[in-house]
Amino acid sequence: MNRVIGHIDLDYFYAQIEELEKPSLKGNPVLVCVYSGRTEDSGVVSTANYEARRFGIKSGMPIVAAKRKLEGKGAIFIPMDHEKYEGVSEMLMQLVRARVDILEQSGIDEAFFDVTAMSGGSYDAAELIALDIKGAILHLHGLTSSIGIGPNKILAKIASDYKKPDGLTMIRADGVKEFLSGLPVEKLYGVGSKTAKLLQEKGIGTVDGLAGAPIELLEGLFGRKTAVYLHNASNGLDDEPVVERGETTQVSRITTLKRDSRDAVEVYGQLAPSIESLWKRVVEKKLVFRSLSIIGIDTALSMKTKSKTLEMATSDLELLKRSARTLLEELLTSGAELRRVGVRVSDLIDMSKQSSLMEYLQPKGE
DNA sequence: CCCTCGATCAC
DNA sequence: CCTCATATCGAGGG
Repeated sequence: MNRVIGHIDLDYFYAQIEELEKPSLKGNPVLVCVYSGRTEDSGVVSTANYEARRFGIKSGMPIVAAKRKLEGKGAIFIPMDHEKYEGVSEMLMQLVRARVDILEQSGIDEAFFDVTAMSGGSYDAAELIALDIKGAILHLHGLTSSIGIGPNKILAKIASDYKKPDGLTMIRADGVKEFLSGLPVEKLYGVGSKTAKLLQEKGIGTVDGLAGAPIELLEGLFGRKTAVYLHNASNGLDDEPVVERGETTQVSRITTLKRDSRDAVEVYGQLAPSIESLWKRVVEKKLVFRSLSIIGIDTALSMKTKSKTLEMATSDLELLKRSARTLLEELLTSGAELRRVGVRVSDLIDMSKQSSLMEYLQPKGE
């Protein structure tokens, strides 16, 4: 049977939650911000409501730049409260999960879903399911969302972005060609600014152009896998299944230094709380890790990493601290002056799911 | 096959 | 003036 796939996106999620909690905010520009703590207003805008977007506010914009644009407009700046949004997200995802065949959460505020079985392959039936989901989110929780429905994940994702906020866009099998024609390549999931620039240099700016490009050309630019992906995607083809997300495979924390530094003592001092926070998360989720990395972002904003894999998986805090310290020193020997520093653990094993000690000791011994 | 590292994407 | 976190790919060395 032909698949019927959806993508749901909660509208201006963080800012909408703040409006819900405090209705007096509505009608004003509302900006949820990540404050880096380096100076009073250093940091960026995470999410802005549509009143703010009307004045040209975008995600990722420096807070100071946003303030300049919004002077005298009654704008409200709110620091991000990730735990609060996480809680709301969990409730909403459960609501959606109960109304679809398979749900694949792909971010705090978005998810793919498969309704092939439930709709019997009918787009009309799928449209009713989408309306029900939107209605439930609105009437039970007071939030608007946008949904796209199409024959695969790529088209569903483009569709959900097509009309926002509070949109519902259907791309039926016979409408795929028309929908894709003329779209800029950046609209395709997986095509960001770097990829778009490389394509542009080859004279490819639209999905149609990409669809007609020789696959060898793409392979030379991006490698085999990405080339095949881009070729298929631009032709409206995508077989990626919707799958419920498994366990997380890495945990990281990153922070901005009070001032740029290349001094190991100073940098480690400011990294330590991130290490503690990451460790808490790892223990809370009953995980052990086998690899760890130090992440540095230098004053030119380019990223450097150092990592190592341990003999045995562990969740030992002292070992984590010692190893992080060593990796940090290695990273700093390059002489780079850092602006931000972070830590990451990966190769995670979920200890709560290990049925026996032997399974943990011999994870490859199937 | 394993490990490390950088690049890219997108949240 | 430039946050934070996760996942994936590919190259290169062993």
